[in-house]
Amino acid sequence: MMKKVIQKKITMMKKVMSKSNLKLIAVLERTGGFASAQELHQILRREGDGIGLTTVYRALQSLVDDKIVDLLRREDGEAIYRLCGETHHHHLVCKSCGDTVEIEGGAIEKWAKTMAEEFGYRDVGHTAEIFGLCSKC
Amino acid sequence: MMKKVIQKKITMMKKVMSKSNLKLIAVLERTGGFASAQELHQILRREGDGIGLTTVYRALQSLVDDKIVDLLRREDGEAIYRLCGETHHHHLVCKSCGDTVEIEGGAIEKWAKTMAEEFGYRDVGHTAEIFGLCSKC
DNA sequence: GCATAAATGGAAATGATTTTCATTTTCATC
DNA sequence: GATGAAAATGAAAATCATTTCCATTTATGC
Repeated sequence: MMKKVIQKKITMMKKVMSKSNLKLIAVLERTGGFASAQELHQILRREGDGIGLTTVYRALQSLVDDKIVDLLRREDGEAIYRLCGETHHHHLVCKSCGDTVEIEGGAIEKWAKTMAEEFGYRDVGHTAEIFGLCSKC
Repeated sequence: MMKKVIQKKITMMKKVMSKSNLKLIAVLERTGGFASAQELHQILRREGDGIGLTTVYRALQSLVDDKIVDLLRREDGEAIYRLCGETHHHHLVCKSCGDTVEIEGGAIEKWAKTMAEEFGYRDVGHTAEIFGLCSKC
């Protein structure tokens, strides 16, 4: 089932999504966590969808542009994608099993803002992730 | 001139560095900020050094392993390297000119620790960088 | 129906990074 | 100084994610 947020965004933008975009959203929703373009492509293929890798990349790109999915990087530099939640948040990721917890980063927002001001930087964004071993691993 | 920190580390480890490692440290020191392996290779070549790209990658890898250089990622996923400072710190990076400021992240350390505890994660590390436009850009 | 634009996918191109492997250098020991 | 093992080096090939090209298919307005 489609998240309300996403639904709202789709409506707001009055932009019809291509089939591929919708498929990608569906998979990302089903899987929950982060996944790379290659992985998403494999999942779809495994399910019998003949979608092309090119299309997967294109769809993900457009979803990122529309702020519908988050893009971040694995340690090896590979891009990984995830549906955006309602609010800006950060992640606590298990480096063994990949399990992810969404966490609040109020302290980070403040820190980023303060630092940017102090050094005269404008238009700032930030990344902050925590990696460790979850209780199961 | 070689930073004291680095000198100390080299001594502490009682490990002789290969020429390439030293060359890379020297360039990183001279350039100051972050640079990719490809860029570092070009710089060395431009200066008449016939060092091979493979060696550059190997040297950087070993310096990262020894905690002498930091490795992080540009937005496109390319790896960029920089000499580690004395203490654990974070960066404020200009997304236009690449200018970098080292900043303290006391708030971040605390945040990471709290979150890890709350969700039962052990052995955690974290990344936190701020990207924006510096005053010149 | 028809024309035009958008979407799609396969293959080739790109670009960073890693691997392979043969050669060279270093260095301790004779 | 000669020698042999281990470490360092680099060119070329292999890998792998990502992008580009381009021809084909599909959706849409008229």
